[in-house]
Amino acid sequence: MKMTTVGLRERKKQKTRIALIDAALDLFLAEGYDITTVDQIAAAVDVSPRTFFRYFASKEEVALSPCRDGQEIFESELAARPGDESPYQAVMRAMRTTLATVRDGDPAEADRFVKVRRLMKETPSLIAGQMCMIAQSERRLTEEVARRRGTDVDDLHTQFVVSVLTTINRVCLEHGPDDPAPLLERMERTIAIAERCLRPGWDR
Amino acid sequence: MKMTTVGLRERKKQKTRIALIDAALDLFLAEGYDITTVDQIAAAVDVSPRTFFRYFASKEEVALSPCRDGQEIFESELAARPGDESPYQAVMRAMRTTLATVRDGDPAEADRFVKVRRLMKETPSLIAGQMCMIAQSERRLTEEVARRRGTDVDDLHTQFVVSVLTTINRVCLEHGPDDPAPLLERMERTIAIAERCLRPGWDR
DNA sequence: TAACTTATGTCACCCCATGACAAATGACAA
DNA sequence: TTGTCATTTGTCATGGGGTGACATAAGTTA
Repeated sequence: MKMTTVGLRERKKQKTRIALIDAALDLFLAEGYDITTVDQIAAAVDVSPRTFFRYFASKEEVALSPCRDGQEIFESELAARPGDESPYQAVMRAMRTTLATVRDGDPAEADRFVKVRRLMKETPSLIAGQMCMIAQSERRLTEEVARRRGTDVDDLHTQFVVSVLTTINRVCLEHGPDDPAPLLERMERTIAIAERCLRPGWDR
Repeated sequence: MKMTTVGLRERKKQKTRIALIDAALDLFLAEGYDITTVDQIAAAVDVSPRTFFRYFASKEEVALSPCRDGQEIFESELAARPGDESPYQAVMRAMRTTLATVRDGDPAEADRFVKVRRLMKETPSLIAGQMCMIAQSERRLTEEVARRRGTDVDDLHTQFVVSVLTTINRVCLEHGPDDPAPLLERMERTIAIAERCLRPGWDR
């Protein structure tokens, strides 16, 4: 008869993980991403540098980890959208609920989200990693869209649709405000523009 | 009364630069990008490792340098487009002439172009850098498009247009063939799809 | 040829990242 | 509680990427 299932061990791991992320984010924002060393981050959490790399594969990963979380939320939201929605509808609605989730969920989590956005704006060296994440997510999105459109992932039109969808999200996120609420507003405005530019049924 | 202007010094520099690029590309393709070390590249050209970093800021930069060249061609082609063309027209035509330039220009240069494309397809660690380049170019493209549309660079519609234009190019280049000629064909097919999806005047 | 400028090599150094091994710590059953 | 086991952690050693400093070699110019 297992209760919470999570033992002390697992809880400790989660705690150091969060501690590493928070320490890293604060150091990055205070001192600058490039200058801050992994040793400093580890020291701030009172952990050996080697341990840091057992939690995160790279310095970049710890910085972008809240991003990754948001992306996972988005992807599960997208998978939960009914199958009769068009790719465009499904993606936009999933995006809306994702931002709303961040806005209304754990404040600490939302705080990290905002911090990462602030950090990325002032750190060109992180753009590469961010773009890489987007590219990966785009590959997964392609499968989802191909399913909804009933084509192969190699279909040129499907690839175009995916790229445009990613683009809409990117226009929002890239230069938008940091806080979830105004970000959601920008999202609506971007969607309005997209719908003025695209022919009805373009994504079918 | 200056003649060729380029002295022995400058010629030598160009030669080692090219030699480094070619040696790097061949090593990367033969052994793999991640495994190949800068020391190996430098040794292949009979140059000190320190000198390598005087030519290229990073191992990534030497790999992507032909890409960068192509992008510069594109940007000068774009700047040369008449001002009365819409952003979409200007970008697509600049893209066409760029690919044609690569196809019809120096075979050695085209060869490097093809090699880089082959390399990128099998090297995930290079995607980040490539995406970063695209992001940078997108920022410059934004200024050009803002000029043509007569808006500020912060204009949301302008940002949307830029993203869609970048997207069209990316759909082409990302999963397309390596050789310039078939790539040009894929470009035309992508353009056709884009025009079926977008409302006339969407980029104005 | 001499003086100057610039590229190169050598050296030292820091940071990121990883494998190996031993020590510490939580999990679990007797 | 105690002993055993599994997992996490720290320490150590190693290698590659990347940079500053300085002396030397090589091209440039008078």
